[in-house]
Amino acid sequence: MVVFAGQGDARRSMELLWGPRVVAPRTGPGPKPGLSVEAIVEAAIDIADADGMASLSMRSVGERLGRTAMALYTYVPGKTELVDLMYDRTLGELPSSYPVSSGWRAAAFALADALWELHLRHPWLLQVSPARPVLGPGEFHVQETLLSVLAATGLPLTRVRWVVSALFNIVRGSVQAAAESRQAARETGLSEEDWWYARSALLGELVPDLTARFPTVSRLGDEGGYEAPSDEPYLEREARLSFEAGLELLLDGVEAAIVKASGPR
Amino acid sequence: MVVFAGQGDARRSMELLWGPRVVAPRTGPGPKPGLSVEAIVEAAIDIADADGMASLSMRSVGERLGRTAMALYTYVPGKTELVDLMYDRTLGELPSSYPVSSGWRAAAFALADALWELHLRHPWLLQVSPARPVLGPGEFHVQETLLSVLAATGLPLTRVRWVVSALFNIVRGSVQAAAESRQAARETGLSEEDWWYARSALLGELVPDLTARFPTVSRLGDEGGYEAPSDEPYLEREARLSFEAGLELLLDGVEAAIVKASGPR
DNA sequence: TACAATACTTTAGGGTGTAAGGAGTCGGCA
DNA sequence: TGCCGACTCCTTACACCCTAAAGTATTGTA
Repeated sequence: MVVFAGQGDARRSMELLWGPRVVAPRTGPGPKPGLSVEAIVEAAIDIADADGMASLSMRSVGERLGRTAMALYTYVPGKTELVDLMYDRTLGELPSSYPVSSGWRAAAFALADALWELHLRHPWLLQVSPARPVLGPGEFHVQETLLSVLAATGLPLTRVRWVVSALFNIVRGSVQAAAESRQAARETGLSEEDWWYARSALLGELVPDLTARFPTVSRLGDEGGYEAPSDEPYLEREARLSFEAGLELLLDGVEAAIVKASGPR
Repeated sequence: MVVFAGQGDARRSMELLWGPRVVAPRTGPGPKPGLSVEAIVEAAIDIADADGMASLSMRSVGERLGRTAMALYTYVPGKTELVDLMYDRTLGELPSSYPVSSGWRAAAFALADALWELHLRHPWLLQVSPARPVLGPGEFHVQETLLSVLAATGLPLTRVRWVVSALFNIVRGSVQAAAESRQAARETGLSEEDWWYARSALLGELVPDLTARFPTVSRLGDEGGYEAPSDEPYLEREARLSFEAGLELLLDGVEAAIVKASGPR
C-alpha cells in the first residue's frame, strides 16, 4: 500500500514543512520538551532506511526515542504528516551543484546519478506517492535543481518540464527494482540467486511449454540476457544497467529534440 | 507501503498462477466448495478497482462474497498470494496484437498506450512492487508482447530489453500521477483545483520569498506551464502529456540508437 | 504555595492478517 | 439405513496497527 502525501491538516503540515527547524526554547509553565520534530523525523528516517517502511510505526519511532507512540503526537499531528516530513527532508539532501560547464549532458547524467543514489540510500522514498505533492522545501529544491540543470539544453522551459518528468520516471522506475530487490532479500533472507533458482526450477516443472508460449522472452534468456556475468547481486546490477541505458536513450532523445528545434532555422 | 510479490510458498503460488482456472468439480466426501479461486480474485480486483488497495482486506473480499475473511483461506494461502494472483491476472488483460506493419514506432506507441490504459483502469497495479517478479503467465505475456513489438526496431534483443524497461518505467511513472490523483480526489473529496488552490494560497502566505529561492520553478509557473488550459482535471491531463512527451523522447532516442547501430557500416 | 500549561502515559476502540480449533455438511461404505 | 471421515466454513483469539480521550507528572509563573 502506498502512503499518500499531503492529506492531513494543510496549514499545520505546511507550517511544519516550511517553519524553522530549530525551535526557540519555550518560556512559560510546563515541562520542557524532551523531543523535537527534527529528532522524530530523523529517527523515523533511520528506521525506514534500516528496516523499510513496513517497520515504520508510531510505536517503533517512539521506542527508538525512549517514549511511547502517543508521545509523538505532541509534536506531529499524525503519521501522515510525519511521512510528509520524512519525504521532504530527504529530498532536501539532493546536492544542488552540477558541472554545467562541461556540457548539459554530463551535468544531466551526474544529476540523474545523484537522484539514483539518493533513492537507493532511502528506498522508502519510492513508497511515498508523489501524486499530491507535499509542496515542501525539499520537493521544490529537487524540482528547481532538475529544471535549472536541464535548462542548459537550451530548450524552452515548457519542454524542459517534460524532460524532467521523464528523467524522474526513469530514475524512480529503475531504482525501484534495485532497492526493493535488496529489501526483499533482507526480509526473506533469500538471496536473489537462490530465489531465482528455486523459482525457475519450478517454472520448468509446472510450465513445460514455456518456450513455445513465450518465444521472444525465451530467446532472450537463451542469448544470455538473463545471465549473471559477475558475482555482485544480479538484479541490482540489472537495475543499474537499465537505469544507465534508459537514461542514455532519453538523453539521445533530448539531443534529437534540440536539433529539431534549432535545425529548421 | 508497497505490497511485495512472490514471497509466499513458492510451489503453491506457482500452481495457483499456472494451474487451470476452472477446476474440475471435486468428487468425494464433504460439502461442495462454495467459492473458487477465480471468484475470489475477481472480487478482490473489483474492490481494488473501485476503492483502492487500501480497502482491500481479507474481510472486505470475504464480505463481498458473503463469507468471512477466514473462508478465503481454504482457497488462497494468504493475502500475499491473492495479490500476486490479482496482479498477474490483470496483466494478462493486455491486448497482444499491434500494427507492426505500419512501422515499429506506431506499434510501440499503441502498445505503450494500451499499457497506460490498463494501468489507469487498474491503478492499484502500481502499488504492487515488481521487484520480485511473480513469474506468472500474465507477467510473461506482457514481457513477450513488449519484447516482440519492440524487436521490430531491428535492434539486438539484448538492447531491446533496455528499451522495454525504459518504456515501462515511463508508462508506470506517468500514469501514477494520473491514477493517484484520481484516487486522492475520491478519497479526500477534494477536487484537484480546490486542493491546489488552498495549498498555493498557503504557500504564498507561509513562504513569501518563494520566487527568490526557487527562480526556475517560479519562472515556469509564470510562463503558464502550471496553468489549466481546459476544464478537464488538471493533473490528469498533465500526466497524460508527460506520458506522451516522455514516450516521444524515448522513441527519438531509440531512432538515434538504430541509426548509430547501422550507420558506421 | 497554588495554579496553569505542557509533556507524556495509560486506556480504549476500531482497524489489519492469520493461527487454531470447533461446527456443519455431504459422499460413500457397511 | 446409519454412520464415519473428509472437507468447507466459521468463531475465537492474538498480535499488530493508528489514534482519540482521559489521566498523570513536571515545570514555570503569580
